[in-house]
Amino acid sequence: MSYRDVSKVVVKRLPIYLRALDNQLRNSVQIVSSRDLSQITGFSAEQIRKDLAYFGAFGTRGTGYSVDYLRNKIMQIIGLHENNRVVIVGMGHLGIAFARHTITKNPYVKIVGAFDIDPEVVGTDLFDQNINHISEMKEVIEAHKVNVAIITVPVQKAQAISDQLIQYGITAILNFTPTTILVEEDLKVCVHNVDLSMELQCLMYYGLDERQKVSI
Amino acid sequence: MSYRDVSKVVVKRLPIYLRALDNQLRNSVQIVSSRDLSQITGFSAEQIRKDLAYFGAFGTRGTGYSVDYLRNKIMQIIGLHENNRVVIVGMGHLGIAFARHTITKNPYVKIVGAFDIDPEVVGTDLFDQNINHISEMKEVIEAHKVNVAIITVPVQKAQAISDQLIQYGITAILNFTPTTILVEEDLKVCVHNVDLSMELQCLMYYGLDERQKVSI
DNA sequence: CATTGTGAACGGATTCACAGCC
DNA sequence: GGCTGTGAATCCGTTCACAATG
Repeated sequence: MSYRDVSKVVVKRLPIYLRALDNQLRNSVQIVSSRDLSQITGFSAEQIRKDLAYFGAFGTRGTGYSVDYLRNKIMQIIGLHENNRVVIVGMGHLGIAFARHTITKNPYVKIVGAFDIDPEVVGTDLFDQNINHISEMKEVIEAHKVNVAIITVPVQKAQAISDQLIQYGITAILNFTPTTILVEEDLKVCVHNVDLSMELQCLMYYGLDERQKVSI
Repeated sequence: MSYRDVSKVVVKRLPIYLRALDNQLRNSVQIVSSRDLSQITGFSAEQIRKDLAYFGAFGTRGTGYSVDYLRNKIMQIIGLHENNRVVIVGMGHLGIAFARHTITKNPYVKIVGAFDIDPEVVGTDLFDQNINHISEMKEVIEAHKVNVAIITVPVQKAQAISDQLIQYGITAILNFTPTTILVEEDLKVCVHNVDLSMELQCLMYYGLDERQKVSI
């Protein structure tokens, strides 16, 4: 079975396992059992074992998993062993927040380009690099062979920017604008939409107190 | 059957239906069929009908759904008909981005408190209100009977802030820090964790070019 | 006749239970 | 004894098929 056959729900849990392992490593824990990971993540131990087993047998029976080894394996599976290069388009608060977080907390992803259209913003410093005008996207993407882009632009611009990015060679887009980015099927581009206001709406449903939730 | 018994996957789709309906309304579309919604959202028509049916029979056989009526119903189900009040804790770039987006794009949620600990930030203006020091959280939450909080604080502070919030009466937390907020079972607090770097990691898996391209 | 609403069938994801191994 | 890895059993979400209805 190849990676492509593993279901999305499993893939979505991998970063959660990775974070748990990072935390254990930080606490100098060397071995974890699936039960330990279960307590940290909230997923059942069987599920964790089964998820990992899709990609190989990484544990030791009777003992557990080596934190360091398993962490490396998961990074490899996700693709964080690569020198991953991304660009980020739209340097409003969300773009800056995301960039800063990525630069300071995620050493396995390198932001090689940050773009905006606002003259007030273009040229300002983002850590050790400048924010460029979006007219320079093509050059940067091609020069660095970037295939992942994050877009945090105004919603009206999202589709046009995405079309450009795809034309320049981007094959994966993390879209934070509240719209669904449409992509031609045959281009085989992966789009992941994250709509922050939907996350809040979803929570609202559960946030209403018990009385308002009674039967219909 | 109570709303609480409806599964999470169904609830997560409601905001997506709502956004689709909003867009239709903006285009002056008055009636949609489940098939129309299917094409917009990508979910199957049967699934959409079944999802809606958990909450009632909102359509007309042979015709479809009134966009306006269905939209109102879904807002009611999610709880957006209320004068929802939320507080947001942590006024870094992410907090400001989220607050701005909520204030300008989401008229059904009102931010009644924005808090930070940094003296540089406290007292500055966030649209038409001030950012307050977190020592004032209790007062604001109790005065406005707030039950939903958004936290965008540094990860080390997340658990302590959450504990405080819960003590003050918060029953739903949208957590943007890269940690799992732990809550005592019997408190019946709903926590929704959104980790932005996980979203990127998840995309990386599919972004590697030898793998299949999908919509996550 | 078109479309909703829904029990039944199906299939994928989770849990169970235990064999295999340290 | 303890824990992993995994087939079998179960659960749950999706799809199917169609009766109900404007």
